[in-house]
Amino acid sequence: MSKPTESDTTTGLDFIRQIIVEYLKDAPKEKALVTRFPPEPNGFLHIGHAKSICLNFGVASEYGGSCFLRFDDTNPLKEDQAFVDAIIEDVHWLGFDWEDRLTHASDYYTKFYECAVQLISDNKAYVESLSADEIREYRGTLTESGKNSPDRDRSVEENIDLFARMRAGEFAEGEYILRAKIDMASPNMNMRDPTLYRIRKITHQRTGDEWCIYPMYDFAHPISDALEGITHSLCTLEFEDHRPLYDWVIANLDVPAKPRQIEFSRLNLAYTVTSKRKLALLVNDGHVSGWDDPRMPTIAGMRRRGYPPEAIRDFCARIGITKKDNVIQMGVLENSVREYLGETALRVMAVLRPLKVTISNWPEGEVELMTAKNHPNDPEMGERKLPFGRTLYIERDDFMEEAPRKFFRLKPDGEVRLRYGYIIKCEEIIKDADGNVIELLCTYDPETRSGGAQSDRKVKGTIHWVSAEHSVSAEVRLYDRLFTEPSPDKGDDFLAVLNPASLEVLKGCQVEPQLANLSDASVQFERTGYFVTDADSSTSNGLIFNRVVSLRDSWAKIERANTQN
RNA sequence: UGGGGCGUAGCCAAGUGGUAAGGCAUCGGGUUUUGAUCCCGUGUACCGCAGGUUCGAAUCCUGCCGCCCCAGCCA
Repeated sequence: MSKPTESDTTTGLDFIRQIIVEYLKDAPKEKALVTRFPPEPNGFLHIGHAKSICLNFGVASEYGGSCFLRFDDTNPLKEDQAFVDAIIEDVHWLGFDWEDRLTHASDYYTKFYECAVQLISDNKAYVESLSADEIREYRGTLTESGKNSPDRDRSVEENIDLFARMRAGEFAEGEYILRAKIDMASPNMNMRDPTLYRIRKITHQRTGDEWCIYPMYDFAHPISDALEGITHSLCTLEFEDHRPLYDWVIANLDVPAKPRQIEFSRLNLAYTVTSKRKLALLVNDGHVSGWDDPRMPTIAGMRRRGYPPEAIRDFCARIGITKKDNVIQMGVLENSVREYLGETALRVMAVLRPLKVTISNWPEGEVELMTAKNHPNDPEMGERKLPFGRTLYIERDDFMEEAPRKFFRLKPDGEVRLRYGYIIKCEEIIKDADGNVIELLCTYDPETRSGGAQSDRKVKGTIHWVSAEHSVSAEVRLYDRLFTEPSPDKGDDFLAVLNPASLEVLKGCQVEPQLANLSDASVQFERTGYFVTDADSSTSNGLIFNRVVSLRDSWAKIERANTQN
């Protein structure tokens, strides 16, 4: 994060912060910055919204300003209180506070109505009776200008009357709309007498049946901004063409402020989609378990997946703010997650694909307690005791009967260090009738107890383990990218490139005992990755973990190189 | 044959006329009882292309090329 207020330079800041610094240069007190994050409650927030939230709330706090959380609820057809609740939870969880600045566009419905009447009175808006199809025809095309509607010259008195009757519910949906009178020949389609109000005989989630006419975004948004004293109205690039209309509304109305709209490019994440429509389709068609499925790029999904809010904020700070089209690689997000969790997550041991190991020279029934650090680089996080016995589980991948060069784990007649335990040697392999390895018979070297006399005896590898007698069984869910293509939006059917292997469920995993009662914080399964207990985890379902993200794995690279040669 | 934007290394991104920051990724190496972390090192970026102005241009001018957005009574 930058530390701008006392700096008189704009070097290194993104272009929006540069504009703000310039704006604040003289009389910063009088011109105090005000921003807003204006979601429409028609779906869950996703990583792209996180970028906007971090920008709007971030910039406000950096420059001593304030930020509104405003629900842009102008279309009751698509909106729902459940989404409002989810959005509030998500923004809060991300770490931002709007104090008393939680508003709704619907708070201003009366004001919008008065503004519309003002425009009509000023002969700058008129009631249209053409059908939607006719309006489309009259609008012209990208290359041909439109033509004026026959209703454009309706008298002010008649417009006033008609609009009042629209509001009174005298007409059916689609019978009339209110349009701004601007310029049907404008090369900017948004200026060809845009719709200001339409009739919708639907109950609104907040205003009930008080209204049957609802304002369009282009009308409601600039007025809402002005009423809240927004100084910088930050939005994404697709609204750039709307700015002349935004300015027109402000200029032609008697409103208390003149906000400035600035556009930046929206976030695209590789191998995922960030469009509420498409995310809703994934949910509604059952391709995922819900808006909070851990594979979803929604804030709720990432929360359930175990991404810490700090990591998401760090990610948003790293990707920057520009007007360029961009596709951010997943690795950047994962790096932010690993970086935060690497410092903060408790280390524990868990075996995902258990292979039984019997220590043949270990006394039957004897249990020793080994001391393990909760974090290798942070002594303040303390230690814990791990039971070690005759029968253990190790990771199936940590044994290879025919090991390639540079395989530093267990192999026939080979030695390996058990993390925080003893060095063991593989003496015998037990197989089932099909030739699958089902158990290893090993011996341990009593001198090599972790912390003991010969504990610094070097062996190539160290692997994790759990005591079979003490470990707890768990389900582990491994996640992969939801799509197989870097840009699922590119083709004509994004559902066709869904990754069929985006979820892998592992049952019968064996985890160290203390994991049975874990908080909701993510932990590191040593050598495997970061994990968090899933919401499905309960006494009846048993223990369930989500893999947040794997650890970086340079062995995987070596393996890949080996198989390619 | 309309309008609005954008083009700096694989992906992001500084740079605002003085001779190309940083991050992620990659590839080497060191430390390590996590093949993790950490630490070092690693890039010929024709600064979209072509001209021009200038002692000097990624930065200014001109022309081209490429990509994105706009014809909802969605936001």
